[in-house]
Amino acid sequence: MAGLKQVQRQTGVALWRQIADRIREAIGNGAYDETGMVPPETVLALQFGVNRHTVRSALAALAQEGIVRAVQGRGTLIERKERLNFPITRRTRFTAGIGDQAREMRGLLLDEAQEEASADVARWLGLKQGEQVIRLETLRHADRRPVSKATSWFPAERFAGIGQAYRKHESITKAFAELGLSDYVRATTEVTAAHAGTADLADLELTPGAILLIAKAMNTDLEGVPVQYSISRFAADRVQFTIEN
Amino acid sequence: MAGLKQVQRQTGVALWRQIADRIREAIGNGAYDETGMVPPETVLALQFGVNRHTVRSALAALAQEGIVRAVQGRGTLIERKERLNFPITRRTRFTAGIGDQAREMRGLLLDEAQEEASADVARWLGLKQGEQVIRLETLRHADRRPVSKATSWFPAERFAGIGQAYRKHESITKAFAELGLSDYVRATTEVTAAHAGTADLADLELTPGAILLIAKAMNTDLEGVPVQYSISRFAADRVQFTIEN
DNA sequence: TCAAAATGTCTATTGATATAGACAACCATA
DNA sequence: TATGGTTGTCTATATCAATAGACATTTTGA
Repeated sequence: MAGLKQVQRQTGVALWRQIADRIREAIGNGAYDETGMVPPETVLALQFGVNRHTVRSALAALAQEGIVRAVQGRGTLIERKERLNFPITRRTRFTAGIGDQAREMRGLLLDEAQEEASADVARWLGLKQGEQVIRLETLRHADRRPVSKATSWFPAERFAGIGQAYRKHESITKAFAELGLSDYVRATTEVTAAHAGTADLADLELTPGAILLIAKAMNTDLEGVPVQYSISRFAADRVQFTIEN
Repeated sequence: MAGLKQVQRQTGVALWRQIADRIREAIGNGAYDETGMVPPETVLALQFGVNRHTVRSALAALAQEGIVRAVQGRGTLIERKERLNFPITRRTRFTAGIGDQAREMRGLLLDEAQEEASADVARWLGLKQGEQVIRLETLRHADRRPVSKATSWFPAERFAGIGQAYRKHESITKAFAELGLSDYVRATTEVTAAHAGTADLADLELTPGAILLIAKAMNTDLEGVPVQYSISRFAADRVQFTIEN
């Protein structure tokens, strides 16, 4: 785990961004926990094999994100350091799963629409293509930090009014309960990773080049009938998934 | 899903690289399956809101990766298009899991060492810190394309010689069998995502800025005794994980 | 055979990225 | 209070990234 010269030139990714990403990761891994500070700029410059100014650009970007704060004469202090654990099980629920790791959970409804099911959505929900579905765009916060953005589809007939219910309870589980579905289970989850698009970048307060963990999930009621299909995008440097078998 | 102007300026990531990443992703999602070709450079330039030369830089990078091939007068043909599905279940096995999606599977042993268990490794394997463990560095290919690189630890006493066994069978499952462990199960898996470091970049034949899906996994024997702890790094644009509950 | 459509090549210009060096300003502590 | 270690600011220079325009070359199909 030597971390020397882990940056490459002429790749289309600026050195300062590569270095910013590595430092952010190192902070998340607790590499600088003893001091609570990032190593001095001159040391980092030596480690990465770049000029001190390049390191300063990287640190400036991290300061912009609110992750570090530079204090003249002292050093660069670590302001924030977190990685939420998100368990994926048969009983996966966003609010309950994260809830005990954060003081305050919020769920914001960004958009709501009724539309015809695309081929993909229809397949996951066990509907015919073109049948009516309700789509919700939701943004979930933990302690005022955006954690994930999700697009969810529900069979329109069975879950009419789920948008209002979500806006009221800020939770899918509670919205389901209000509509008479007291329990449901996670059937399948597909996990991929990708770079964030502009819309997600803005809502999740990320910087370009940031990574998303993407979970495509399908929930069913206790009879195995699909009730929700969702595509959730998580800020990869803020969460990890745990799968217990 | 309009893909307009999904690139940003002055972010430390060159436009041509952002565009290359998006086109690679679109190819992986089957967006251009009808024609088997990428749209013309002028069309892409218009879509992304950049100059044609910038698009050409992006396509040149993809050609370098062997994903597309430009033919003067005709267009830019898609050469390769793949995303392996990797199921994560109680019976997760790399070779068997990927095996039916590729013709040829290889497992290369890059490095082998006996060492003292770190705090992290000891915790996962249920050992005391400092107890002897065997570490294997493996690189796995599907149809001659590198798919993942893994670091695995095993209790040294119980699995002496697992390196040799792996080199012979190119499979952890078969190596276990040779050492008298006929069956094992996946206990837990943790999934994260991060940018690739230089060593992984080289071995996985990735370009800098590329994303890794990282799975930290613990396997036990049928009595629940830990037999393996591994950290696998997958090229995110070549695989997806599926969790069936 | 010709024209349209596509990629290939060249020149020129502008702004972002990275290096280099020097020095100022500030903090902690001996 | 003096000193060493740290961040902040400035100037200068070279290379990479992106735009712009013009034209050549190749393929396809009318």
